[in-house]
Amino acid sequence: VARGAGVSLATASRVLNGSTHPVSEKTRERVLAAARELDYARSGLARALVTKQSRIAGLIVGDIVDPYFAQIARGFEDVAGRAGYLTMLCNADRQTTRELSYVSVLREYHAEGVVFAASGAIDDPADDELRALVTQASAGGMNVVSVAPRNLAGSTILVDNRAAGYDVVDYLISLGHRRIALVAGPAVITAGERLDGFGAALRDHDLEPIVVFDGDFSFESGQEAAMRMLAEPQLPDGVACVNDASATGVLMTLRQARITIPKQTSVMGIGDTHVAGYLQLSTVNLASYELGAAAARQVLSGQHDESHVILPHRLVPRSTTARRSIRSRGV
Amino acid sequence: VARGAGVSLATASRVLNGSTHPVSEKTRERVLAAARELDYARSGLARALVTKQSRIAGLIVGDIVDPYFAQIARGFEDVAGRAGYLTMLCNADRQTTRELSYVSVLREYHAEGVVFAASGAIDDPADDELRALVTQASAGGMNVVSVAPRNLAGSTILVDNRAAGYDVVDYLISLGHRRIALVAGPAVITAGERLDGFGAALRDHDLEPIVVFDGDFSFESGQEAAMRMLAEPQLPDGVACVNDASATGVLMTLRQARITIPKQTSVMGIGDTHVAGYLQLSTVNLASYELGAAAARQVLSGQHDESHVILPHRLVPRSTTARRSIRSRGV
DNA sequence: TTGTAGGCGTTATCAT
DNA sequence: ATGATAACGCCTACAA
Repeated sequence: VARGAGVSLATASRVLNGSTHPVSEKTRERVLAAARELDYARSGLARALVTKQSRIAGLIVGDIVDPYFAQIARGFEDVAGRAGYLTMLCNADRQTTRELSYVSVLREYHAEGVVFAASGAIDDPADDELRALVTQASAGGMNVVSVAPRNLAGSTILVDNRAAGYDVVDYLISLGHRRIALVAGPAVITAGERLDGFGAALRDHDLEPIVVFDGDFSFESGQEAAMRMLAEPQLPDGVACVNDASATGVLMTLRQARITIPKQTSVMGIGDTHVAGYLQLSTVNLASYELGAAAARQVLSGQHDESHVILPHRLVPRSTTARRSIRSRGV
Repeated sequence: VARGAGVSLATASRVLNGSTHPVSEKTRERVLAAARELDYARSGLARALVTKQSRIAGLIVGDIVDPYFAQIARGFEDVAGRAGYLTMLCNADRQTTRELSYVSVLREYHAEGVVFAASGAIDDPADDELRALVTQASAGGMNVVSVAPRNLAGSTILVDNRAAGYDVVDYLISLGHRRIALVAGPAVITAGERLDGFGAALRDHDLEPIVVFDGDFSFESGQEAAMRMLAEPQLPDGVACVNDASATGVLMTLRQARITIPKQTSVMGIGDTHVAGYLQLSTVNLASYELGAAAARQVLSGQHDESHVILPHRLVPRSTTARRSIRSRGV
């Protein structure tokens, strides 16, 4: 390329990249000029092929539209991008088979790392296959890190979902609430852990949930749960939801039914996504941005260790929770 | 690779990819077996190098956390991913210089296409430089498509932001509102166009905005605007915001100040992001998912045309707007 | 300081 | 039906 332009040859390589190899000012100038002339762009592909450093990293999320994943993605891309890495965005939609194919493609492109941001499904038949593939990929030099509970090779950077759940219900109880309803999530590990946490806090106070509604992390499932609550003769004192979106669903539909939150019942979510801030929803902050950023740092480090770190979470009390007062029961 | 394993040579290539070239069952078996043995993974990089088809596409957004961009990303990745393409996520944060470097990197990786999802800044000094680089990249075979107003080479897939703005205010007026306040956005083209639309609708009815507040697309800027409104002796009949987040800001702080929406004043946003649905915010749907999907199709098509298509938008009246009634003026 | 040569993993062309 | 061989664009010794 630049060889024909200038007069020198593959020495051009030395100047076009930061080689420590000595090169005279003159030739450097000539090469640079020629490169500009032909608007030369070096090929990351070819370079990757020979250096074994693709500077490509994959990020597999459930759904980038979910603010939780978006935050992780943002954190990840911020540090990866700054380091000159390209991040491959993959929406797996909670389907392990899709993750499977993404990992394959990532491997074809010699991605230096993959991070799994989505929680694993409970009792997933394809899980063994994924685990095998990931182990293989890992052995092949790919740095794999999970930022959600998965049974995969590689390091993990997690948040204590069970403790987060515990804190929610514990807080509700500390507010004087006793009749607590739970809104569950889909059949993925994180949702299960949060629900476990809810239950553990309840048990520690010799309580039981008055009811646990099905859910799937969606706003709509929150709405539905709220509908069910409204059909009962008596409202719960407080309702703990596995995530902010579903909490928003119950919050909005309860309000729509003229229930005063938090006066009549307290509502909490988990995640501290933007909406939570908008709605003044009490929740627990899960450091999702930091999860992504830390994952990127781990990938960039090149360390193939099996490290496991837990990032702190933090209860964020806002305006959808209040101390229990003497209040009218029932709708 | 598989050559040493089996006994044949680069004929292995023919079986490892869907070659039309005939190959006997026997050898095919042998190659496949050997490949499995060494858990062979073909190299997309090397393939890209020779075929000139990287199957890599770049998506440059402002901020993936913004639901508007997240939707676009989702649409894009859905179709690109299905077609076996890898999508490179780039957060430019409204900084043209960052877009610049992303385009460079994308070029290094022989990305087959780039899509610019973020609107261009008004009077951006780095714009010329970007335009030059993009033209160069385009000439170099990269398919560039913009899904927001930019002065770049390549095709565009847009939504009529001005019309969207027009529709908002027109709807407000049709509801009987006359004293209309506007919340502006940052110095980017889309925000300007939407504001223009607001103004045009007003003018068409011989009206003027009673006030236009500064803003930057953020929830906080909406809050601030609402604060200002509350400081005035009289509230507007309706307020039109350039996007949902800022509309949410005014909605929530007005409500917090015990203003009944939509009874006392109507509030509208633009975008129809998830929050809008949650809050029953009246807005206009911008088909952002489809924007991303269409962009991906354009990139995959390989067509290097300078096509320009406009996707339809749609007014979505919800519960933050109502016909003007005889109501108490002033706070 | 600069040039030569080999190879990274593929595909494509041409023989066999 | 299968085997050589030449690129693709780059890096890295090693030689000059």
